[in-house]
Amino acid sequence: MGYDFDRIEKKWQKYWSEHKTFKADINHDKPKFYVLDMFPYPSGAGLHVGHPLGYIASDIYSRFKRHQGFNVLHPMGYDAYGLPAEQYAIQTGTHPEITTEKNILRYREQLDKIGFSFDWDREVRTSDPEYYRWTQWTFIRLFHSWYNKKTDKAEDISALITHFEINGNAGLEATNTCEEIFTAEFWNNASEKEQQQILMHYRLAYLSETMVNWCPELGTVLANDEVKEGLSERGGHPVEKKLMMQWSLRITAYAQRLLDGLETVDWSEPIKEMQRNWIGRSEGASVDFEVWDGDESPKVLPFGEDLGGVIEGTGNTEDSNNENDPENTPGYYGTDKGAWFANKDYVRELRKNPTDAEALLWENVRKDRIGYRIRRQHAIEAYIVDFVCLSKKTIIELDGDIHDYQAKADKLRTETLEENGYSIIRFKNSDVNDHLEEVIKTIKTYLDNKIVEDLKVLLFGEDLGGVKEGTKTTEERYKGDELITPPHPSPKGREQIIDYNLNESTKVLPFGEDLGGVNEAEVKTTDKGDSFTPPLPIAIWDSPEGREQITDKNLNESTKVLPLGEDIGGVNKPNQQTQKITVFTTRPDTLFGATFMVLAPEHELVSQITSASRREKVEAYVSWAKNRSERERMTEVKNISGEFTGAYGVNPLTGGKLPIWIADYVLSGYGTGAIMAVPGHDSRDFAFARHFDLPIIQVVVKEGEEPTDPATWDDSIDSKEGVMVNSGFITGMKVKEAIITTINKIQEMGIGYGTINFRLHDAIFSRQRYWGEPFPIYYKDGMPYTLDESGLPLKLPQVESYLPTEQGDPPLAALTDWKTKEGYPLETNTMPGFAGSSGYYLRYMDPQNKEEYFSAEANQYWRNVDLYVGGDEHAAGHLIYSRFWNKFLYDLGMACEAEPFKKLINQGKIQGRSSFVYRIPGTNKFVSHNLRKDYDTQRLHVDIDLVENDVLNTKGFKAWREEYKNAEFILEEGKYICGWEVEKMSKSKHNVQNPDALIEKYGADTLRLYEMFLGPLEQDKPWDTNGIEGVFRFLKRLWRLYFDNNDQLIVTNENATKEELKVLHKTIKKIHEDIERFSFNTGVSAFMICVNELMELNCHKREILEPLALLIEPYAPHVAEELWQSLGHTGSISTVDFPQYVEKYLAEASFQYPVSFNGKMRFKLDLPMGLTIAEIEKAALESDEAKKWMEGKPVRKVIIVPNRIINIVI
RNA sequence: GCUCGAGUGGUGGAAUUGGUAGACACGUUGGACUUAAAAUCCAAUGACCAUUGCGGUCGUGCGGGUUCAAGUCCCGCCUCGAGUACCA
Repeated sequence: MGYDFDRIEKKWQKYWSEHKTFKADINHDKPKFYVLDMFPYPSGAGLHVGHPLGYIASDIYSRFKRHQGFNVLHPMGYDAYGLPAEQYAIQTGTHPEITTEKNILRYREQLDKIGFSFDWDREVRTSDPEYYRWTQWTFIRLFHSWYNKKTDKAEDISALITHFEINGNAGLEATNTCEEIFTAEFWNNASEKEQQQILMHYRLAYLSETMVNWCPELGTVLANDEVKEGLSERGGHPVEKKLMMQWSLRITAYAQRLLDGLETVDWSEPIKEMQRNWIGRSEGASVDFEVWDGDESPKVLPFGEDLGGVIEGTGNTEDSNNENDPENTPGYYGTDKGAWFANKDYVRELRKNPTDAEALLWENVRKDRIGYRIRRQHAIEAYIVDFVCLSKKTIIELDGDIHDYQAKADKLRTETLEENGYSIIRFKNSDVNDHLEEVIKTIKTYLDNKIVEDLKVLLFGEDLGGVKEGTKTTEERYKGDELITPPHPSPKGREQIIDYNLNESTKVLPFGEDLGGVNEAEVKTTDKGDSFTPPLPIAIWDSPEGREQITDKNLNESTKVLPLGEDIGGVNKPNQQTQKITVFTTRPDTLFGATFMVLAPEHELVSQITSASRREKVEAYVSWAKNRSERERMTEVKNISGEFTGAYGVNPLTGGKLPIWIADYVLSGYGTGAIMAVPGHDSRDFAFARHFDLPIIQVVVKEGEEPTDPATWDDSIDSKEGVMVNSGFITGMKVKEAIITTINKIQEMGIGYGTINFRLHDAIFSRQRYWGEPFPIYYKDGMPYTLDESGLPLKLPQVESYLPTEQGDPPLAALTDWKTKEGYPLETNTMPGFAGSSGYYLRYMDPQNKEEYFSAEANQYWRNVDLYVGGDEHAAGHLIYSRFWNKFLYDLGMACEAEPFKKLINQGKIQGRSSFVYRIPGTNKFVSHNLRKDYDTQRLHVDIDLVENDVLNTKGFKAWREEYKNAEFILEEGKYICGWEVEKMSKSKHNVQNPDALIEKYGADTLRLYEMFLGPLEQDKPWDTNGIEGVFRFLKRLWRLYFDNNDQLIVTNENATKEELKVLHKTIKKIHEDIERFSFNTGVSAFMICVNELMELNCHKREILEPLALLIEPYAPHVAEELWQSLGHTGSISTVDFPQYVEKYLAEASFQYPVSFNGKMRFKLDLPMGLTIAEIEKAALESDEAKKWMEGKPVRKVIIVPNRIINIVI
């Protein structure tokens, strides 16, 4: 009979099941160990050999830990919601639950056959109402939570409401999408619905209209990680971007913690790296660029350039190319042609020679440095003055030589300003440069002594000329549906001032200056100070997901969050007096190299800034871009496209005018959807600039090199490291220093701030599907409310059809009674696949608990997963979502560990090994692999079950398919040899290896050993059945150490020899080490070596074989149990102490030294242990072999590593 | 493009800290047992040269380097795989 695996395995599987051998209960006397497999989606195809690979590894580890005295939690369950069952339901009408149940039974049957030590009493299924009630429960908690950045954790929404009641949303640091600042008064007077709308911007589970991945084929929205290369992960269907009302989880609130947590877990570096990439943290700056308020202004003035000659940047646009056309050319700044011509030379001059004096002075007087608040480049009446102290009505002007010929104009200006109560003090540039301290002293003294009669302080937006522009526009803003359109192309009062002023002086701003005190914070203060309460609906602005601000001001994003059924209703964005474009850049140091700007076609400002003459083209481009599928956009990345809007931005540091383009290489979903283009140092910007003939400036050089002419470049210049050139106040600095300096500068200027941007988006949480968890949400007055927790679970109802309704709503929408008791409609979307899998490891700790998710006691005991095994396909999805889920529950005080999975092992994929036959086309003749070159053949996949060791079973092949019934074969040496190749395992390639067939032939223990023997666990490897015989042979040999050919136990009680003990303990040591480091393949080798050596020693001694049975139990549990019982033990072997390695048995009397000459091994020398180095050297040099190799040459050096090597250098 | 990983016999792979490259297994070849087959056991098996015997040369993707000594460390490439992709 011999090794009868079939009998043994069935016997022990039954025993384990009946005795609940692997049931784990809280036991405070034992240390816990939690081993978890990523639970499977039970597909209709059942398991193939790739699936159990990780389960076998984790099972070995679990069993090993039990032998070491740990209380091991090793559960298994099913991720039962999934698209395939629902697709099947749509096709056949079979309820997905039935399909799923059937598949689970099949999975269970297959799993049982492999002999896993799961505690099946803890099985969970995500589709079980008793399970998903806790998924729903968590969702309710998320809905009622917000993220407090001050405490850096999620908190109950009630605390937020209290804050609103007392302070409005001022002084709050919360992750949110609420753009508006509101007062307590406003909050307290708001209706419930209005309050709910506001709260929606703070909830961790929220409803919003966002750009989603819509898959028409699947009829549902998908999360980012469910889309691969523009196609759905399941099914490979095209995905498009669509604006839809969706539930999302505010996972972005946790971005930094998710990133930081990676440092505390023991995961493979590639997976951590993938998560880091997915979270995508980049440090940089948010910078505001004002929009140049003038139509059709063609001048591009990057730093250092002048206006002469060819008009740059718009070479491809006809209407700006003709300077001689009086209709076109002078229209630069809107209305006043004369002013432009009068000033243009002056402007050119100024741009060529920016003064440093102003910057220098500013450095010394800015903020309150001299005891007075000084502002610079401030708009006073129609003029921009260099510096002003508003409280003292004092203007400080700097005049270089350059100004001198402007004396007349300045005189006029002086008069105008003085009429308004201002006094002006003037300094020469040279005064500032040479006698700075004196200048400052003079200013201070002047201010100290000046008495201002009217102490009215001019707030920004006010001027002295009567009309309070800023306030007016604020009122207009909320007047109603209609905006009052001013006659001037620029709709905003403040910009008119700037505009006028530019006409007047067209001043080039020195470095570090801005165009006139645009200061967001002050504007807001003004609004608040007026205690002006805008009528509702207020505009609430959604920031792009993933955007994280260091400072809590500024949120100027595009997507509106609106409750269902609500419309935007003509609300206009507040604070638009200044049209500005905010960009995110990781390289603020290259600001001086920015020569144009690009907006995403979807950017909200596009329609507002586009000039009349460009409108048609721009609109055509926007609609073209909108109608492209994601996939098209991605595959056509190399094609450069874009359109000039006709508008210009102002470089805040150089004052240079940057043409604003739209192009789809700028993504609306990242950063602010707008960029400053630095073609000199960004390859995409470079390509774009070349394509549209836009200027390129070099601002970084490698240290020690000289700048070169960008016209000669083939690509942008790498600028990660180097020294700044052409960059004003940062010229000469190294990149790192320049970044910091620039951020400080723009922060001072109030036009930006250092910030961190995350690529991570909030997780879109609704699916327009039937087969998923229903949301515990109902709608009242169009706003979502959560069901009472006592009403959970909200069970998934039966439906007639699994298809969307005719209106395109989810299947649940077809139900007329999908309502609460009170008659409120319930949410008709369902939750996505990752909902149920995000917290299942916690439920396993206490799976039967009817009162709560899991008890505190269970959580305190089991804590988190010590070893998590699964595929790396979940790196960006499940592993992020469940970490988020856990951190949220951690914030609630429920989960006691901040990270759910301490150690993660990713098993590699098992690829298929396809076999091929070679047919002569048009015939039914098949040529053996090595003869195929002599024929013209076509390669066809053949079922791997018909092939053994690459030899085709020709009879089987003929029977395989009707068309091959009369196949003829051209054989080599009497055999038909098949070709082979490693491919993905798939039905169509006929290379799927089903474990059941192997278990039937060789048994589960062989399968377990062989899957491990195949290669390193974490590596991808092809499945090849050829080697399985060797493992099977090994088990049969093992058996024969214990039994003779007549099945008689031949184990003796004789004392083991030194040799035998050495073999055993060598193996104990090796197995122990290999399991600890998850090197299961070398473990199997060690067993083989052990058995081979014991065979050779003809050892049948209990002293050796009893520990050996224990040792192999984790790998081959069935045979181990059987041997253990045969040796006279009762009960399971599974918790018996693991054999201990005893070092003394490995002690050797001698060591065989490899002796090398100049590093090349030449011969071996057996020397006793314990010799001194000198003795070893002497013995080595005096040996006959050594003399032969030395050939009488002198020995230069001898290296001896005791018990390792002898190397003789000659 | 970027990030990560990997390249070792005919095949899967081993070499854990720089110290005998190719453990273990498959396959192949030869042999034993058998009427025969299966099963089992024994031997050989990196390539090349030599072979009467002793033996020798080369060899871990390629090219350099460090070292007494490199599959292992460093520099520069090549190829394959995975992830990600106009992410500013």
